[in-house]
Amino acid sequence: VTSATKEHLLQIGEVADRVGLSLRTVRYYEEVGVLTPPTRTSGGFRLYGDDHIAQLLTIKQMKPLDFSIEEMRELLEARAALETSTSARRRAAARETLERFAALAADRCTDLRKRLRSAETFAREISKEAQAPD
Amino acid sequence: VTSATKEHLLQIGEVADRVGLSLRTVRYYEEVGVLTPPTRTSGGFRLYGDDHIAQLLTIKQMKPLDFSIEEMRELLEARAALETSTSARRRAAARETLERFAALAADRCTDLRKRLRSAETFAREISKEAQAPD
DNA sequence: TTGCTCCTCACGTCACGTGAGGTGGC
DNA sequence: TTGCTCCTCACGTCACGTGAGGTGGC
Repeated sequence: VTSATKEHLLQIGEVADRVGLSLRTVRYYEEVGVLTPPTRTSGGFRLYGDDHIAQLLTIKQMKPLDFSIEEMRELLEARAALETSTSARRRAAARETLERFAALAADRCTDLRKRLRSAETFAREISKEAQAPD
Repeated sequence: VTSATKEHLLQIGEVADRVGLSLRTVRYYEEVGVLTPPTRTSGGFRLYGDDHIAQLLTIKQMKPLDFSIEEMRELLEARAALETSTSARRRAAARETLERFAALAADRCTDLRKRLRSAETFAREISKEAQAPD
């Protein structure tokens, strides 16, 4: 899928370290189809390239927004389509998907802000309660 | 455990409605011991009082902070001890627990702020990408 | 050959969701 | 008696964690 230019390939341990995920998590993302399968050594060791790292970083960015695996897959697919597809129709569709996700992300931000306010209130309440004389 | 003054008791459906949780979730909280078991009708229907509602509201407040069930149980226990126990030692211990949770809650707030910033960045990036001409 | 890294099952976990099949109570 | 609400299993789900037992590659 990628260019044949020799890029330095990484084993799963290096990759996991670099993006801050567990080995299991990296394998899981491949298993559910959100991370494109890496090449393998003849012995079966996974070898990842720069595009895999990029995918994983995107996934990691989406996690704090509570996006599901299915949603991550959709976004990564749209992004890949924008990078590689030459069909105008496909590119337009991909753009639309990205727009949809931008809106969704904005909604999640609103949710997070609400959560934060509620959390701050809770923290204050508990602190007061601990210090109340009674 | 509570006073014998006649309080208007509620069935689980009313309770779930009022606090915004599912029936299953309310039963689950009882099952894992974070919600004190309600009284029952002779036919087995659960009847909840005001203290149950208060507990559930506290639980609901803790959820956006990603507290585990175990942590919720601990905080509710400390809070109950502060309300009912007359032992000075127990009250002091309960206060300490609450202090600990106040600090924990503050940490979670910091995490949420970080998440929010990361989320905002992501939303901006996606929006830009969708509009980029290329 | 010794380590260290990797491999694939496969079962466990947390916080519930979702029926199935059956009863209570106004 | 009819509905509507409730009951208890019990299996499913999502995103992984956690061994078990076995091999690759410098």
